[in-house]
Amino acid sequence: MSNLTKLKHEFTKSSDFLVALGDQKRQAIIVALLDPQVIHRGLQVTDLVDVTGLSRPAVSHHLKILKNVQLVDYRREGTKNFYYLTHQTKAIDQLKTLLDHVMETMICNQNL
Amino acid sequence: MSNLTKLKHEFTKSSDFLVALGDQKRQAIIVALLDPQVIHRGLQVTDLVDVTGLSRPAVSHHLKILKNVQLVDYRREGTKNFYYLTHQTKAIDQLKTLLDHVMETMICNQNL
DNA sequence: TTTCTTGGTTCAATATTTTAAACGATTATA
DNA sequence: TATAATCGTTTAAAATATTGAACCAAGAAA
Repeated sequence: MSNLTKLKHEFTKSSDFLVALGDQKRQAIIVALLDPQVIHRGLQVTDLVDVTGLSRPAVSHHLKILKNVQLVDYRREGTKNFYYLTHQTKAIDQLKTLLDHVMETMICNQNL
Repeated sequence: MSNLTKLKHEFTKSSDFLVALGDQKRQAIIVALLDPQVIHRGLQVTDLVDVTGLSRPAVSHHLKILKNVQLVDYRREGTKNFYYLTHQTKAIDQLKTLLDHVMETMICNQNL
């Protein structure tokens, strides 16, 4: 398989993740969850509603997208769902690899 | 300025770039331009129309988005516009920095 | 049990993005 | 000078994403 074909696959694999990260509302959710004060116990949906100023269904929707790319997960406590960032950095690593490959290809062929 | 505030700014700065990279049609354009055969002279809009199967206005639209995030630029030759990937890796570096900071924050606070 | 809190889902409305048709401008070619 | 090729833009349509209202379910509290 050619390098270019591999790159194409890497792009496709990172596509959902890129889209998930690009949205500013979701970025706000991620940043809220990155807070050292909350990074372990996570935040409830209602907390995120307060932080982001979005409606609950909107927050719920964005959380689902973030969960699909395995950036967040949640833990149930009674009626409350605590959302937290997964420590799984696979998607991030994948994206970093892609960026490295793109740069490599760009720079490798720069002076041919 | 707190780390979290910095992260928020980095997210915002990379937002357009993330969105630009997330779209599969634009990914196809980028991959086509990454081909060692064309990475120097670039490709005309009509070539990209053939490669992607999109209409010319659609290609033109996506090229504008890619140009806005300074991932591509073009060179005029007569009536032809040759689009090529800029060798400017600023946006990529910025995104990599952001990803590193996110991972750092995630992992640093992991065992508190 | 009844009531309240929490939060997911559905569905319709809204907003945004993407697309193509039509047009115009520029340059090359006949 | 015509004619053809290349490409950007505008505008309206189509597709997609986002949102909120309304509803339902599960668990906690009274």
